[in-house]
Formats: sequence, structure tokens, C-alpha cells
Amino acid sequence: MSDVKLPEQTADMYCHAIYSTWHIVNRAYKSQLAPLGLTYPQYITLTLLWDKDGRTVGEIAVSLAMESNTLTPLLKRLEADGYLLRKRSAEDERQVRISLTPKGKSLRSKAREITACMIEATGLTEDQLNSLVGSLKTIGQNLSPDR
Amino acid sequence: MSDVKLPEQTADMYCHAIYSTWHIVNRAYKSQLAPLGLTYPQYITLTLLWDKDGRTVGEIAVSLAMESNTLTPLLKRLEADGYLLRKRSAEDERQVRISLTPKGKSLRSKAREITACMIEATGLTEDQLNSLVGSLKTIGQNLSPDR
DNA sequence: AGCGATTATATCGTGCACGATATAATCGAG
DNA sequence: CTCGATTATATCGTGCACGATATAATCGCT
Repeated sequence: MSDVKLPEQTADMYCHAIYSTWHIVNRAYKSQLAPLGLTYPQYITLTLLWDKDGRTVGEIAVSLAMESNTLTPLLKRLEADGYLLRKRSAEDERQVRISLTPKGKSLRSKAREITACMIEATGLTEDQLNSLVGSLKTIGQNLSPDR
Repeated sequence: MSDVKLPEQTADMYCHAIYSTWHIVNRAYKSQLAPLGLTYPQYITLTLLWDKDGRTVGEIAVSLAMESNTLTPLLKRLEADGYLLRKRSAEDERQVRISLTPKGKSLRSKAREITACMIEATGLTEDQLNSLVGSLKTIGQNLSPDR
């Protein structure tokens, strides 16, 4: 990124920045997660479940701005690796509820260590990070098709 | 994004925000680019070439924080669609220089129209956008393995 | 109660993304 | 000047991402 000559239009510029910064962040996480056999999408999915277990596929999809067609195979891989269980909901048979196994829950402490260094690495202050997240959330809300 | 309950750790939070906001931005662009038969990675690649033609594969890879193994097939598709040419450099036969065809250059004006609405859609001021891009670039620099 | 519309998840095909590896061109130490 | 090291691009395999579509469950209108 350091020597990138940004294109003239601001719209391209911020999209370009989100796009290429994401690649760099993903690679930084990957070097930490690869030893655990996790990808970042798998990791962030587990993070949501550590925060609140028993979510439906649809709830996870909204949180990650993903579609079921991406999430279903990802969740199947995590199930195959023993981190979680997929079970049709009793109240509504269309829904599938995801619950962590003990193996899935146990990863949480390891992940905490891994994650700890990611803030420092940014070189940003907490205020700058909060502002960054706020701007990203605003963009996400305004570009979402619903509403 | 609007009803996302962000996980406890700030590192997860900003990565989550970049990750899921990227999906939303990508979809917003996709609805504009699909009629042209372009994906966003293809579009941003063309943008770099409109800004400066004749770049090497490696120069484009650095700008987009991508690897050659991603870029090579993408460039081959753009070549197959008649937007650009791939030619081994005369000075250094290892390098491949990318040059726009007239068809590739002609897309620029259409793309400008498409892009024009993406700033307004963010709902952010220019200062906020500049701050956002600045923070993202800082993160990119600090998380890059080189240096 | 009955059936068309909606909703939740899943399947399929294409393109992106990267680690590992291959290949060929250039560089550099002796 | 020669051969091992480095550099630029490409190939391969796996997983992510999405549009289009399928399927089955629930909803809602009459």
C-alpha cells in the first residue's frame, strides 16, 4: 500500500482502500490462524458464536453481510472439524441453529491471545479506530439495499 | 450491518467492520458493473490502467495488495474480453506489461458515470472519507510484512 | 381448511484470493 | 564468465463470495 498512487476519483479511492486494506488485514490474520487450521471467515464466525451461541444461519449471515450460499459450506466445514453443530430449529423447521461444541468453545482463549496483537499492529489510537469503525458502519448502512 | 452486535474485542471489531463493509460495497458496485460484464476486481484494475497505462503485473499486484496468482487469470479474462493486451517486456523478459486497447480505454467514461454516485451513497463528508482512507492506508502500511 | 406467496437454507456454476510450487529470466559472487 | 540465488509471472488446489435457482416450511388471505 505504501507506494500506491491512488486513482483520481474519490469513490474509487475509498473503495480501493477498503478492498486492498482488507487483503492485507486478511493476510496478517491468516499467518496467526493458519496454525489453528482456521480461515478468517471461519474465525469471525466463531467470534460471533462466542459472543452469543445458538444463532441461526440467517442471523450470522446478516452480521457478516454474507449470503447463505457462502455460509452453509463454511459452517459444514466447521462442523466437520468438530467446532460446532448444525440443527434444524424445533419451532421453525426452516431455520438451522448453530451451537458451539466444547472444542469450539475452547478455542476462544487461544483466539484471544492471537487477536491481542492486532490493535497495536494498526498503529492507530483508539479514537482513530472508533472513528474508522463508525465510518465503515455508516457506509454499510447507507449502501445496504434494504431501506 | 445496522443491527450488528459487534464482538467484545476491538481488534475483531475493526476487522469485522472492514470485512463486512467490503461485502456491502462490493455488492453495490456489482449492481452497477454487472451490466458492463465487469467484476469489481476487474474494474479497479482498469482504473489503475486509466490512471497510468503500461504497468507491469507486479506493479498492479502491489497497488491492489494481490498476488500474481490472482492477477494472472483476471488479466487473461480482461484480455479475452478485448479490454487489454499482455506482452512480455523487451528489457526484462520476466515482466509482463499490460496495455489498454481502444475498447478498454473507451470504458473509462462509462465508468466515471457509474462511479459518480458512490460518494454520495456513503453519506459521509469529504473530510470523513479522507480520514477513513488515511486510517486504512496506515493500517495497510503497518500490517504489511515488508519492513 | 386450502393454497399461493414469502421465508430459510441449500445447491450449482463462475470468479476471486492465497499458499505452495514451477519455470524461466536476470543478477552477482568468485 | 559461470553457476547458484533472486525475481517475475504462472499453475494448481482449496476455500470464499455471490447470482440464479431449488426445496421445503411457514404465513396469510379468502
